[in-house]
Amino acid sequence: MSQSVERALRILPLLARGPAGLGEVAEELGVHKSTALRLLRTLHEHGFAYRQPDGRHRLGARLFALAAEAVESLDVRTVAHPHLVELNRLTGHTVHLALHQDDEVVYIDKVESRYPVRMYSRIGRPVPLTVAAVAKLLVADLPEAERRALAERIEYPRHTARSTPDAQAFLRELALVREQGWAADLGGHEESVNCLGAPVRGPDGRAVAALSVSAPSVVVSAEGLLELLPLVRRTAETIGREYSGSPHAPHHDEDTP
Amino acid sequence: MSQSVERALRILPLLARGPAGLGEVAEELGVHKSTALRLLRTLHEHGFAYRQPDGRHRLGARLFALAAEAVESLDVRTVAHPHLVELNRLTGHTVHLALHQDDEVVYIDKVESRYPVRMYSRIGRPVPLTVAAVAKLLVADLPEAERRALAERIEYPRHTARSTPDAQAFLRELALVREQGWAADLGGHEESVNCLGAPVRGPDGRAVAALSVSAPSVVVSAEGLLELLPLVRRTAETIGREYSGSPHAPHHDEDTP
DNA sequence: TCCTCGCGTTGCATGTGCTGCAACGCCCGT
DNA sequence: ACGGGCGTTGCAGCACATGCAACGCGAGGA
Repeated sequence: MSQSVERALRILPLLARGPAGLGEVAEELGVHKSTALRLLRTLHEHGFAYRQPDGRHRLGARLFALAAEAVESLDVRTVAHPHLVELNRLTGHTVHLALHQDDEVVYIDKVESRYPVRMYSRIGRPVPLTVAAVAKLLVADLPEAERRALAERIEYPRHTARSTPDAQAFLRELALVREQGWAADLGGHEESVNCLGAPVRGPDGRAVAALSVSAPSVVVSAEGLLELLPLVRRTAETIGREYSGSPHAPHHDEDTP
Repeated sequence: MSQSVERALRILPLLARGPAGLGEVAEELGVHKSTALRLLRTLHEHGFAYRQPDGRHRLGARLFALAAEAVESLDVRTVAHPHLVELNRLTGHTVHLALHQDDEVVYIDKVESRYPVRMYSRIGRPVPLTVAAVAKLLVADLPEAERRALAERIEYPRHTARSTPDAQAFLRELALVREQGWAADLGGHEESVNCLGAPVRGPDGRAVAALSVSAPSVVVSAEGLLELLPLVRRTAETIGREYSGSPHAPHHDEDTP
């Protein structure tokens, strides 16, 4: 829609991969160096890019700050976090919290067993829609029409032999998930990893988020993991209740103070 | 430099504060609604903004993903993290890792005592240059000229009675920090919080990062905290050594695969 | 039920601001 | 000393972003 903005935005993922010189950027964008320079300068002025001592460009701190601020303002996360930690403490497994945006499902929080803070690693990355437990939960909760449309639109990569193969199977799976109120991913994403998830419901009964526990099958069998179901569901419900009857500050979106 | 890009970038922090409607965005930017619409669309196409079911706009997942990717590619962080966790385990205090960018010093990692993952809260936010231990360390390491220029350029907010008051005092403090090879912030940022930091040095001896432990004075006295100095310095040195003699993959910046 | 208001959306003419070019300065390697 | 690579600047032309005005739509009120 907007050429220059488009180009500027294309620079960001490029820099995310590692520092890059002006020439590289220009070539990658297919524009003249001077153009790239001006775009980078604009990014720079706003703190989205940063010029290393050696002259190469990196992503700037502003981006981290923004991402952090945005993630915080997703208030489900705030409410949920302590419960995720508790769930992690009780089970010892990795715990995820995910959200639905556009055609994507994204992790917005993660508590890992051994190194708790490694969470950054995946946060923000889209999760495979067709296999992940949290994704199935969130998609299953969409209105019929949207769900169908989405199912037709997306692709069905075969991560493993157990991955959902096509739209039809996916819709069947979603129906099941809807009915039972929880979801599992038994080796559908990575052969030897099982997940178990439950939806976090808002005041109107719609799923605002979903959480899951994941464990490699060498640690717990699928059956063993399923024993956690009551705990997982209870946790999700608790979060939902707390989120709905929020006696906290709702947002912070006053306009004119 | 580039008007439309500039406007687009101004939208992002705006959305970070919470969801906003088209009108709001347009007014805030001082542009016509249609203009704002097109900018938002461009942001949307690239996943930087996202349209909520209710029509209001939020920051999109792409931003989180980028920030995560970028933070990961800061390889000091990767090397340092386990050591930060260990330092946290040994001391029980909050541990920070910070980096210098432009005129800012930014936290890029944080391990908090009780809820390890609350780290997100501050990561990316610029730290007060004149008081924080990590900031003093990083600035102290700059070449003389730059250090002076910086000292003249920045402001000296009085967070507490102990905050560094002016450029002169700051430069004195920096000289001290340079000489002793470590830095402290005794109530300079928040009255009752003390910090103790040490520089992480790269292969060329220059500080590539700095780490610090922070503790409220009600938990440990300033003297008590200073007893941790050997441990803190040793940790910083270990990280520096590991970072310098990196037998790891250096970056991942191949261009044409 | 109909009217009205607010909000997001679209097509179009205008001129602004972005673009690419070419030339320059600078640093580094040979 | 010289050449090549890289970032930078001024400039002229025109693409492209902009603002305007008109439309569609849904919500709320009479």
